[in-house]
Amino acid sequence: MKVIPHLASRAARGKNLTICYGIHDFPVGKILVALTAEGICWLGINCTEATLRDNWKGAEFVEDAKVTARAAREIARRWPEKLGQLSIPVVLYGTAFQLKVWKELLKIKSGSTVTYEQIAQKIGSPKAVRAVGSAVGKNTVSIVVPCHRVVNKASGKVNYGWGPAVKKALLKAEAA
DNA sequence: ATTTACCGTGCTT
DNA sequence: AAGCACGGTAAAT
Repeated sequence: MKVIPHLASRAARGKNLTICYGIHDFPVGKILVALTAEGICWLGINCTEATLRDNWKGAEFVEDAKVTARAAREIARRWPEKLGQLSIPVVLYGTAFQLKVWKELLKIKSGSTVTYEQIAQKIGSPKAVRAVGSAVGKNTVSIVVPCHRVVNKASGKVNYGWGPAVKKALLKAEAA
């Protein structure tokens, strides 16, 4: 899977971007898929257009489910085992810290989980566990960048931007 | 059982 | 430009 990183703050990332989006069915809910000219930049679960717009301030939006259907179908077909073989590039806009964290998430295999603490150690900021938590929560391409595979060390607590139930469903479906 | 410390980000003032 | 709230975990009170 090709990854195209861009250094950008949340406030600046929509500038001069045209985003094409559509909503499609997925096993754990409806997914809102958004594409730039480079590749997929956003995937939200049961996500509204308002949330998309809020996350890409300054961008121009075009709804076209015909265009996004190809991407959505490929993701559904490859998930979870073969997501790494996605033909569509993954476009990441974030700060240096967020990009480090998100790239680390890409290394987590389907069926396994890691803790926020382990990510913090892997990126060389062992004390930045909370910062990792917020960076994971700001992941823009859910499912493809598997932020749902990061769990609390003390099992039992489940936190997820699209709702704990969705996270549980994703992990259950991926479990070996 | 509550409080404290650690880090990065984004929102509000 | 400064302040505040989040988010995960361990350690001290």
